[in-house]
Amino acid sequence: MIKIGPAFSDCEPTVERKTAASKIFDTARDLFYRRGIRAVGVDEIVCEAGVTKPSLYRAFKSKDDLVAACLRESAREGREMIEAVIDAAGCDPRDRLRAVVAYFAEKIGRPDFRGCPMSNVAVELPEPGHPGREVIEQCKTDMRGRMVGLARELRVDDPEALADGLLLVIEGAFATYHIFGSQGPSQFLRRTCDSLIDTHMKTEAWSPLSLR
Amino acid sequence: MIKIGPAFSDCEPTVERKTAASKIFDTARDLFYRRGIRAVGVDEIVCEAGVTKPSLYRAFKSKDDLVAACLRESAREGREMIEAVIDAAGCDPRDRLRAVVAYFAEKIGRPDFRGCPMSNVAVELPEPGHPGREVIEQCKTDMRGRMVGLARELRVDDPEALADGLLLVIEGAFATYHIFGSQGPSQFLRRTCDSLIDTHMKTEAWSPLSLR
DNA sequence: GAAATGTGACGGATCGGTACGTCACTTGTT
DNA sequence: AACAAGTGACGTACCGATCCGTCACATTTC
Repeated sequence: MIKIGPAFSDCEPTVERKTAASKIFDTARDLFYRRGIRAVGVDEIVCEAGVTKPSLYRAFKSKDDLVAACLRESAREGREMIEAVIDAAGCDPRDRLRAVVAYFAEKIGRPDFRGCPMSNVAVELPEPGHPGREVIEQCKTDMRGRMVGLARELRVDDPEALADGLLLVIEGAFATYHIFGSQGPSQFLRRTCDSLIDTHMKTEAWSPLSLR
Repeated sequence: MIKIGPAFSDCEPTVERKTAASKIFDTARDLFYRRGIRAVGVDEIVCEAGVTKPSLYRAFKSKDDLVAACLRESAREGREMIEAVIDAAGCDPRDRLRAVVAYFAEKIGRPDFRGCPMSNVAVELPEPGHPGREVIEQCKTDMRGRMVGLARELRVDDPEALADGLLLVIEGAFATYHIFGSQGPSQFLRRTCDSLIDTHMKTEAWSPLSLR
């Protein structure tokens, strides 16, 4: 609508110069995340984006296709953030693992947090054929592999058990957020992960104490 | 339709004598759990139940009301099961905690498992006003309180941290099931909880190792 | 003038929800 | 005993609204 940008320049204005497709994409991503896939209709998306429906269907084959595109972007963004966090954590494997956990803990504390965009949709779309599901499964599988890799660096006895254990706690923090908010069980995310890591590091052989 | 029951008796047949309301209720509970709230319409429910829509609206004020009723029943059932499991586990606090975890692990392994009926809906219905949400919040709050109570019996240093930590792992097992199935990280549910319990039991004061 | 976008209308399907008629059975009255 | 009125459960048919998706055509933008 209103153009904001360099008034005395012939180059394109930097603001409000987004293509209809990208406006739709950004708006959809926000609405899908905040309210869920099924709760948001295409009419609401185009209305909120300030564009029209044909523009949506010129850029995306269908609503499901738009959903999949949004999930792909969330996955890419998440992967990128995680890698940056790991890189910034230095070389110590324990620090790297703890940095990942701390990153998720920080995310959960943000005011606009509404759970994991992947896990949420996985609950909402159980149908195996949905184009969004493979994006989710790929993303989570990658994440799991990454965690196992980090756990291996730690040279613990059972890296898979540690990685999956940490994943359980992290996903649990996402899930309990929906009911208790960030001050519920999620507040123990870091402490619980630390405890798990330390236990695995101290365990030479698998503790027979825990086996009946 | 076909009455099955005592052929030479004037008393009412014992089978196929369910009221329309209860057929709707049972069908709705199953469909809602398997496919999600928003994915299931009232038409499908009454069709599957072999009844008609007015029968639904004579028994329930609205679809949301039916949803809340289904959730209430799931909550009641869950509470009952947990109490039975705890009772059957004897008096040792550690055994009681582990029995609860084992119960959830067993549930996750069942072929008809599709996540926690409460947590699933919590993701799907973020709107605060929905009549189903307070059922969910109450159920989860009760569960949390119960876990804290069990942790207190253990006389560990920080029962809330242990209880919430276990809840994180349990909810994480529910959540990861949606993506990885029962052979994913969920398979480490029991071992991870055992590790957590043992750590808390061995810790006299809170381990300074885990604090930066 | 070519590409991107908007306009307005429309399609069939499905959504949650309801007005109204039907039927079996019980109750009250004579 | 007979019949009318009432009761409760149920179904038929329909409502307006919204869903996702499409169309031909006008307008803007570069």
